[in-house]
Amino acid sequence: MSGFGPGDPFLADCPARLAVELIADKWTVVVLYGLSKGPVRHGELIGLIGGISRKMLTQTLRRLEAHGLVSRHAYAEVPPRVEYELTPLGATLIDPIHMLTEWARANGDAVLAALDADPEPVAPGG
Amino acid sequence: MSGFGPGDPFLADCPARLAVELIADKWTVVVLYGLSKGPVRHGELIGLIGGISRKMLTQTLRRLEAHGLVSRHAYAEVPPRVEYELTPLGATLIDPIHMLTEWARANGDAVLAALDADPEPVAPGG
DNA sequence: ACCTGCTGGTTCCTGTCGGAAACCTAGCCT
DNA sequence: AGGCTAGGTTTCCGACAGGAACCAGCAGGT
Repeated sequence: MSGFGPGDPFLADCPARLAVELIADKWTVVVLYGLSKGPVRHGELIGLIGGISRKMLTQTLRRLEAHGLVSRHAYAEVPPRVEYELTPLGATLIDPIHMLTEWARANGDAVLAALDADPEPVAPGG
Repeated sequence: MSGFGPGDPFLADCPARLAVELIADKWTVVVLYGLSKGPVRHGELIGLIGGISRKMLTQTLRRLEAHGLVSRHAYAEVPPRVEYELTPLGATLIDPIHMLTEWARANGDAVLAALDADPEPVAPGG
């Protein structure tokens, strides 16, 4: 009940920890999920995801691209068209993300209820 | 291939999106994982998790507590002892998180390799 | 009696990041 | 010629994360 192995996501020098930090981002999970059903255009994602700015979407997509999870296809048309698609590596993340979203769907109300019952301020140093 | 239902984690007003944003935090997943094997003390988590500050740990735990995922037990001893434990609701998150960490363990090297092959700068608006 | 230390938590200060909106490119349509 | 479209970048600013110091409360050493 007390041992964590060397592959556990602790002690920042293990690869698992890096990958956890990869997806532990405000928008990454949602963007990845948005790409889970096939190639999507930049503007489509903007409309699909509520509240993300173009800057953050571009930044998130670039990071995912650099990490090999997303591929970018720019067509030399006018007006410009750019499609983003999951790579095979990125597609392997869909299952975990689906579990997450399924959990969210199943337990979102319980979380909301707990928040409602416990409306204490959160930030200590703010 | 193009339809997202009303329960999908988009359009910020759905509960799934809120829950996704709950765990889409730099430390939340790691802290939750650290609690997955039973009650843990504050100081233990500090040592276990590399790089987290006391402030962020406290803040993360408070937020998880407010959301009903973690319970806090303070013992009136000297020196003080405080243990954190997953609630039943919080325990339901362990499975998705384990899938995430398993993915990380399996694909961390591939991500690192992609980063190495694609060392372009990421931040567009610095 | 005084000082130190253990442990959890909080406050101050600062650097960085996220978000909104404006600007840019480049070709078609009016 | 000027506006529209669509992706992307830049600027500016507020909020937040992080580090380190400080606080509380009592036990134990000297």
